[in-house]
Amino acid sequence: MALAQVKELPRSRAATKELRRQQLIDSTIHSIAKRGFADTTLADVADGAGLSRGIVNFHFQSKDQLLVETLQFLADEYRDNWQKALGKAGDSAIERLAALISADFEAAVCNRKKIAVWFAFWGEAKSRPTYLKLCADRDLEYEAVMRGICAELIAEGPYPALDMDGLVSGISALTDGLWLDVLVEPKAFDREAAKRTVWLFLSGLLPRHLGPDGSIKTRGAGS
Amino acid sequence: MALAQVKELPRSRAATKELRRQQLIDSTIHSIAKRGFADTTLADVADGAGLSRGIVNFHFQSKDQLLVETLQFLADEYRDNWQKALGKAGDSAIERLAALISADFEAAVCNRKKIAVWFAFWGEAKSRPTYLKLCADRDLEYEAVMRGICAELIAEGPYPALDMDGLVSGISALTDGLWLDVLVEPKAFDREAAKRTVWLFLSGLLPRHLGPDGSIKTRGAGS
Amino acid sequence: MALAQVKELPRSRAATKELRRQQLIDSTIHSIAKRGFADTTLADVADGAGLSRGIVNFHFQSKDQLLVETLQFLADEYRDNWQKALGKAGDSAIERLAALISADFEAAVCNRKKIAVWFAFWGEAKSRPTYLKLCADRDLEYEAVMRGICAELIAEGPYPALDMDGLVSGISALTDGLWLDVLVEPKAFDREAAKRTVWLFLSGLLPRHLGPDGSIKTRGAGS
Amino acid sequence: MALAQVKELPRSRAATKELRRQQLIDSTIHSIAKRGFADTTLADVADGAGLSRGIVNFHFQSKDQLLVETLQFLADEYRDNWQKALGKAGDSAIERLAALISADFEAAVCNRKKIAVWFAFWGEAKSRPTYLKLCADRDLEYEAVMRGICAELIAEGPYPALDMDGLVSGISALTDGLWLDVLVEPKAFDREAAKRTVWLFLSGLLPRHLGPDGSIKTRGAGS
DNA sequence: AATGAATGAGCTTTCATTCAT
DNA sequence: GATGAATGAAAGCTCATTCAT
Repeated sequence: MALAQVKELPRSRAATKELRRQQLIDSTIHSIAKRGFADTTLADVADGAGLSRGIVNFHFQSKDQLLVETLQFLADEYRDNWQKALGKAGDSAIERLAALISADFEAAVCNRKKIAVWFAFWGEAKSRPTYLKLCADRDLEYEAVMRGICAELIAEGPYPALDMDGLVSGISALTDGLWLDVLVEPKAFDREAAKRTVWLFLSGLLPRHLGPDGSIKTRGAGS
Repeated sequence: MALAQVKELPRSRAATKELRRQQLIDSTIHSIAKRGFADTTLADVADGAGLSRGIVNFHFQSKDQLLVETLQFLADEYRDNWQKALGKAGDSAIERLAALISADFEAAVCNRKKIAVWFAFWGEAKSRPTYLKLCADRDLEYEAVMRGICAELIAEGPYPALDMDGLVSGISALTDGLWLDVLVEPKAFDREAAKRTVWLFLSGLLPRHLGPDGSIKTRGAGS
Repeated sequence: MALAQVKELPRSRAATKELRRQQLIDSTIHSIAKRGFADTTLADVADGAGLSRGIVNFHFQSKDQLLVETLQFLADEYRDNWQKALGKAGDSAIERLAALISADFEAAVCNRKKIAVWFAFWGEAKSRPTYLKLCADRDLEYEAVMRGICAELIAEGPYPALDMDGLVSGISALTDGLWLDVLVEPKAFDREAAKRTVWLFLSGLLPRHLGPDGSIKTRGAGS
Repeated sequence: MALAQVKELPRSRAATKELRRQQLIDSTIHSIAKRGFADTTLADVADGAGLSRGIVNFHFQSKDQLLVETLQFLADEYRDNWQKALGKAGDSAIERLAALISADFEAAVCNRKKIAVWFAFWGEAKSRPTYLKLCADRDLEYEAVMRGICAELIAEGPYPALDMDGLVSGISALTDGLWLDVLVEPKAFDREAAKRTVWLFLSGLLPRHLGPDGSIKTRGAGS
């Protein structure tokens, strides 16, 4: 009831405009996940949002612009998710790593709908420079933070022989690759098993920080 | 002149037909890589093959059918590639693993054009059951072989604590995830570095078979 | 300050309304000249007037109505222009003729912007009876006056063989035809040369009133 | 019956293509005359030609292109008409002038439908450089020929005081201006009267060649 | 077997018009 | 009075598909 009331509350024009844009972006994500990128029409998006046909061009000028802003929204949401997880994490490098990896498999970003849309954009990326840029930026920011964490871990270990670049790109690859399973084998996919797989591979490389079961070793215990 | 004659040689109808179909599939892959899945039209495909407009419907009945057969071709080519590598590999499990992983990064299958097309199909997969089935089958066959190899490795190690499912899905995820880099960061991508990354992660889990530098340990040494 | 005050002065509702309507008609003329009739949208008109989108329908009910009133304004302005010229002219027929012809080439009505709009309406006239009526009325009124003047000139000459209808329609045709040059060859067009051309053609028909150089012969000289 | 048979005759593909293009241009002229430039849609054009909706984009790529080629056709037809008339005319300058002027009022080019289309294009000319160019070129070619004729007439007269530029631009203006009457006052317009009007104005300037009734004076008679 | 003109459904986009604020 | 978000009809255009040649 309170919710319904909010809906009826008079809002400022600016607020309404932003609301409409978000409605349309949500509807776009929904449609791409349901129908695919190639089969998503503006009519689908408008219908999905319960609005009229001309609405998208009114708020986004063109279909292209809507798609770009949808990808931007997705990238922002992804970044916000891991940044928030990082904010809540403990100070140690291994705890921050755990937070980052865990964030990638949270239901908010790691669900079949969202991942279907990510792959849709990756699929179009090569032929659309704008998408490519947005996707590359997403990765860059993530990997910069990951690189800092890995540098700390290597120093702490110490793991003098461990190649940091390989470590960083391998972690990213593992999560991205496991995301594909959400898409292709949705029934078999298990969020916890996926996280365990990442920990398994990391435990071999960071034995001073992780047990083979993914357990985090407290610092002093190593001596 | 001999060449020209070959061109003019009357071939069997079936052979010509198969030739045309392959021409069109090649042109489809080329176009998807260049223009993206959504922007690939039958006119593009026909033009790319230097053939007339109506040709695709003539040989494949519909655009959908062309796309399905293109994906099928890609999956066959991928399978043939790793199977051939397996055939040439030594008998030991670790050598067969090395062959499989190496195959995934061979230029024949791991190049920006082909990978762009794979992602294009993955992007559409969720909304098209036929694509999903083909993609899932590709993975199933690969992972069945991989599972056999990993079982051997675990027994050989022995690595009694090593989770085989995690190992198998992690290996697949690593290669798929590294493929994304070919698409998104083509300049930074380095085939050899990618392979080393996989070996790095495996060396932590299979210390009896692999050195941290990716070197394969000979069997006798273990005793 | 006085000016600013005038701007801020509360005017009567009717005055404001009339002001807005004129602003919109001016903007319409401006847009038709710039973009053409077919490409002039109400958004263009509103933007050009610095007003909001819905404003035209508010003041004119429909786009059609705005266009009709714009044409009406143009016709009124044209008529006012030659009538004012006539008012200032001497009493003799030849002086009134000179005033009329001169009026047609005054900068107020004979400039590329206004003429572009006239031709735009003439171009649509056949298919829109309302425009046709307004255009025909403009000509009728002008030609009625012209007919009176020509009758006097023929009597004065006297030029018993001169066909009055041909004379009148020829004069109109000459000015309209020369207007087309403003549109099509704006660089070559020369207001004074155009007027001389009209006089040149008239001098052949009205030798008792005009020298071949366009000079007006005083009355007494004829006797 | 013979006609029907012709229709059924197998023609070459190239011929069919040209036929279709002409059909569509004819239908475009018809529609602009009937509905006006602004209200002519591709659906109207296709329907008018009894063909399907997509046909115009197939043969002309875009609506713009169709309109440009329609104007081009009109300009070509106009030029062909006066050139053919010139070809049939006698050798003397006055006969060639008579042929040119007569051509401008022939039913083939001087009818309400065609003239409505000319004015439609003139109306859009200012805002579309391509139209402007085509219209200017039409005039240029015509006036170049007219200039040659007038030079001869002036020399023959001789009319040493006669301004050739004024004469040429005046003749063009007279015919263009009289065309407007076809549009605005179709009932009152009389092809013969219009021609007489041009002759009337010319007779005053070329007394050695023309009688006031438009009669051409034979050469010898001048002496 | 192959061509390419033709079709027509469906797309994105534009825009006159409406109306709550 | 005036605004501008929203509507929805209609436009131009694309393109898979058909089919006579």
